[in-house]
Order: sequence, then C-alpha cells, then structure tokens
Amino acid sequence: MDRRIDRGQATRQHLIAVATELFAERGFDGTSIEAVLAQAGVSRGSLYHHFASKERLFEAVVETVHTQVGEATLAAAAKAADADPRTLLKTGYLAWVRLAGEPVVRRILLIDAPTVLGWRRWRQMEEQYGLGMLKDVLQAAVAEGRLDQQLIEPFSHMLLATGNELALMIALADDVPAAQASAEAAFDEFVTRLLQPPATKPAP
Amino acid sequence: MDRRIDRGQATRQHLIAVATELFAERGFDGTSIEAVLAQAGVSRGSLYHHFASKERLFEAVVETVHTQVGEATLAAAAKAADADPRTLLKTGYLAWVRLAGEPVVRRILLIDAPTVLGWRRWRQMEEQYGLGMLKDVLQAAVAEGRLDQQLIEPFSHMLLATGNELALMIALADDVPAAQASAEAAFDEFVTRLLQPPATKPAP
DNA sequence: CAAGAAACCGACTGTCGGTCTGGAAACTAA
DNA sequence: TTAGTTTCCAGACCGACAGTCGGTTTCTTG
Repeated sequence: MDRRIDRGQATRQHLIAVATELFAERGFDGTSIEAVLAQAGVSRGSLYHHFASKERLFEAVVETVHTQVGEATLAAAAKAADADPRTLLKTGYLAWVRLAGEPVVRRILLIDAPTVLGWRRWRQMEEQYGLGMLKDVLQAAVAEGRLDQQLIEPFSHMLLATGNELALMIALADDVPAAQASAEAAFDEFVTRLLQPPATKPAP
Repeated sequence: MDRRIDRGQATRQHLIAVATELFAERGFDGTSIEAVLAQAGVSRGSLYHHFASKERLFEAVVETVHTQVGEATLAAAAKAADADPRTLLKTGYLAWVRLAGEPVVRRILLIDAPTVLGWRRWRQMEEQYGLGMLKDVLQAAVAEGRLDQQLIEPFSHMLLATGNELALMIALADDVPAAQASAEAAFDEFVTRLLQPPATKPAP
C-alpha cells in the first residue's frame, strides 16, 4: 500500500472533476490550463505529470462522462427490456435526450469531443455504448424479419446521428418543450417507418 | 472606379483562397495566421484590415465553400428534377457524398465549421442550401400523401444528419468502395422506408 | 539509514492571435 | 496643383497560453 499512489490517484481524479466542470461551462478552447490549475489548487508540474497534454486531460474527461452516460442509458433501457425493438428504441432515445440536456453531456460529448479527439477516435468510443446498444436492438429487429442483417451497421450509425442531431436541436431550441414534443413525435414516426417489415416496393 | 477597392478585393479573395487550402489541409486549429500570411505573401496589418479575427476569416472561407457545394448539389439534382421524391433524394445524396470526399468539404464544412462557428450559426447556413433542398423534396412527399406536414422540419434535420454521417463514414473508411456501396444501399432502403405512405400501425 | 522512485513545484520558453502607430497610394475638392 | 480624406498595407509590439525542465519533497524498499 503505497500512499503516494493513492495521493496521485486522488489529485488525478480531482483534476478530472474540475476540468469536467470547466470544459462543460466554457468549452475546450475557452478553458485554459491555468484556470484548471487555479480552480483545482494544483501546480502546473503536477498536472503535466498526470496528463501529457491538454488533449489527454480532455480525453480522460470524455471517458468518464461517456461511461456515466452509457450506464445511465443502459439502466433506463433495462426497464423496458424484452419489449419490441420500437419501444426499446424510443425508451433509449428519451433517456438520451434527457441526458443531452445537461451542459456536461452536450458541450463535452456532442460538441467538443468529435473535433478535439477526431471523428475516428470519437466513433471508436461510441462503439462501446451508443452504437453497441443500437446494434443490439437492430439485431432483434433482424430476428423479427423486419430488417436485413447487412443494414445493421449503416442503420445504427444513421440512428445515432439522428439521435444526436435531435438532442442538439432540442437542447438549443428557443422553445424547448415544443421542440421536445415535436422531436419525440418525429422520432416515433421515424422508428416506426424504419422498422416496418421490408415492403417489396414502395407505391409508385 | 476606385482602383484601391479592386486591389483590396483581390487580396481579400487571395487570402480566402490560401486560407481555404490551409484550413482544409491542417484544420482550423492547426493553421496559424502566420502560415496564412507567409503563404499569401501578405502582411499582418493587411489581413486584419480585411478580417476582424481568425474566426471571421474562417467564416468567409466556409461561406464560399458552402456556396460552391450548394450550387454543385443543386446542379446535380436539377438533372433529376420532377422525378419522384425518392430518386430525387438519392440523386442529391450521391452528389453530396462525392463532394464530401474532397478534404476541403470534409474538413472545413463537416468537421471544423460546426464547432468554430457554433451549432446555431452553422445550421443557419445549412438552412440556405442543404436543409432548404431537403424540405422542398419532403414537401413533394407531403403532396403525395406520404408524409405529414408537421414532420417536414424534424425529418429534414434527421436526413441531413444521416447524410453527413454517412458521408464521413465513407470518407474515413478503410475500404472506401465497400463503404460507398454499403452506405448507398442503406440510404436507398432508408429513404424507401421513410417515405412509405403512413401505415396505420406496424405489424405487432 | 541510504538509495531510489513517484509526486509535485514554478520559473521559463516559444508560439500565436490580436493591437497599434505610422505611412503610402489613390481619390476628391478647392 | 495642393490640401485633405479614404483605403490599404506594413511590421513592431503585447498579453495569453500550452508545454518544458531542473530541482524539491515525500514516501517505500533493501
């Protein structure tokens, strides 16, 4: 039991907590390392001992937020488990939108993360929770004959994108409740149509 | 005819051209003003005479690129005018994906613009071309009784988001032709299902 | 009690976005 | 022609900031 390591982990966690708050409030560019140091009461050398760069610090923040969000969504979806894919999607979406209302999630995950970390790394992290859950649900739809196996990959990406877009739309709307209602209805219709058993051809 | 103004416009355009190239290549953060000055052979004072800040310069770049892309997509869609909404959407989407392959479009419009300009301003610009065209097409679908009027607004956003997501997916894929084919098939199926006349209820 | 390592400190550096003063060239009014 | 005005350009300068580096403290281990 090395007390130095405990201490190190403590300041590390503390830095992440402080940085999370500041990043959520002012964004990545708007948050200076100096501000983090001042707020955390930690020296420069200490911070750079734990994180190689500002990006790395941000990355650590994203990771923790992402994990929290993923678990929360998972918990919400668990309540509606073994329902049909459509209600399952809707439930997960509602949970997601509620979470995306928080500045921490919106600013860090939706706005800054993709550009700071790069699209590839970002999607790679999404794979673990968001995309993973969507694929599971779509897999169930495949089992019901509502979807072709091949479509799971692209459809999951598309659903994720629409979910994020709607979440941003709601979060930044002038009239939040109205946007909420509109988006909810639209998403419902959207999912319903999307998971219809494949018709041979649409009406001409 | 003031020759001073002509000269000013010339350097302004030159700066935009140089900045476009550098922004596309290295991104917004990765491009220093100094680099633009050096590449353009222009002094600091001159640049800041024409653009109040780096963001403003970027904004000007985004505007020109956006206009070009919009016109190109419009031209491609015009060839398939007065077709049914489904083929119209597919045609526009293909044109868009081809354009998004260019680093200039991908890096500047898809990756940097939303964060640098902010989501609101970005969507406001999209309204003019991307969203506008999508709404027109969806309006036609409404006229055919395939869609409710209320759904135009959210659906256009969702389609835009999926289009951008798929474009990024293709552009950054390891196997581009495969991703291209997969995305194309998925988008086709997606649009087909989305524009089906509203069934009363999906099969239980 | 050394010896060594992990955690921490803070002055310092280079870069970068942005400002400011000054001046030259093109135009206008007298 | 000349005095005044506007537009454009030049480049020294400034403050902020991310990241570095030699040194110090604090703890564990042999």
